Amino acid sequence: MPEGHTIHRHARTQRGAIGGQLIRAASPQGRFAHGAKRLDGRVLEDIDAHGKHLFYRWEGGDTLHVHLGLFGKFKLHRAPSPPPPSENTRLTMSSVTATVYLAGPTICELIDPHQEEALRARLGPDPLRNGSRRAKLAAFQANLARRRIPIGAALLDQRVIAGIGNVYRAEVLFRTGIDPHLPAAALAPQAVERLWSESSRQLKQGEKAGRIITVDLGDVGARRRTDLARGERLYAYGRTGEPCRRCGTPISATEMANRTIWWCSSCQPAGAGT
DNA sequence: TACATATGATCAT
DNA sequence: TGATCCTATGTAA
Repeated sequence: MPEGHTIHRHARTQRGAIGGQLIRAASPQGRFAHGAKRLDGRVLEDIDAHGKHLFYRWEGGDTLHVHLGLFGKFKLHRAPSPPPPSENTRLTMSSVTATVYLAGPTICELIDPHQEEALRARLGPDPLRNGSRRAKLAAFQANLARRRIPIGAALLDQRVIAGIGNVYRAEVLFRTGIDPHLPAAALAPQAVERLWSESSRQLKQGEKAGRIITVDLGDVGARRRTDLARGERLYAYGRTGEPCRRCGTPISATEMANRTIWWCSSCQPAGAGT
């Protein structure tokens, strides 16, 4: 389930588990044997996340760049001695007290600071990164103003805003009442600000909770989050034809930027957001 | 056993 | 726009 909130959470927990320590690295599966050999026995100085990208900084200057893609997974094992790694583990990183397993990533590579900078330059502002809200909002706004694509497509473009995926794009548009089809450049400044604030709030909440829950409890008749049944956590994503939790209108679905997007045609009527 | 699908992204055309 | 890569899981055959 890798949208930005998951990646930042991995960065945080892994930093606590193996950050600052001497690491034994290996590639049981073999596809990263060369890189693992290069990192083995070195100190992992820090782990940093930007959008859906992870950067592991090693003593001596190398950076390990990881992107989970759709299928990549981490496992964290907190124990002095790691269990035997499974065949499809691309990379293991073990400190004295914990082991991080990585399987199925789209990207697992060593890069130098120059490459990292180039990569970073292509990413839009990330609501989960430190920095001035004003500056990030301004960047988001400028990025949107340049696009001719619908806002629903722009939110998936990591150069516009980093960290939003297919679940959050549907959910933040629902929560801000914006029509996904609206051209990105046509959004009113207040709509852009609402969108940024909402993205920021939802991503932070997701990072903390470790999962995506965007519904207000009142809309699903729950008192506590722990009361939520599966399938009650979201307003729009994956709910084709089901009644909107706010107004009862059947949720619509269409293709946008090669993925399905869902929205409520009453809560997000055509043109809403201008 | 095969196929469809999934919270991602890039590259070729 | 379509093909491709990454992997696991659920459903159909």
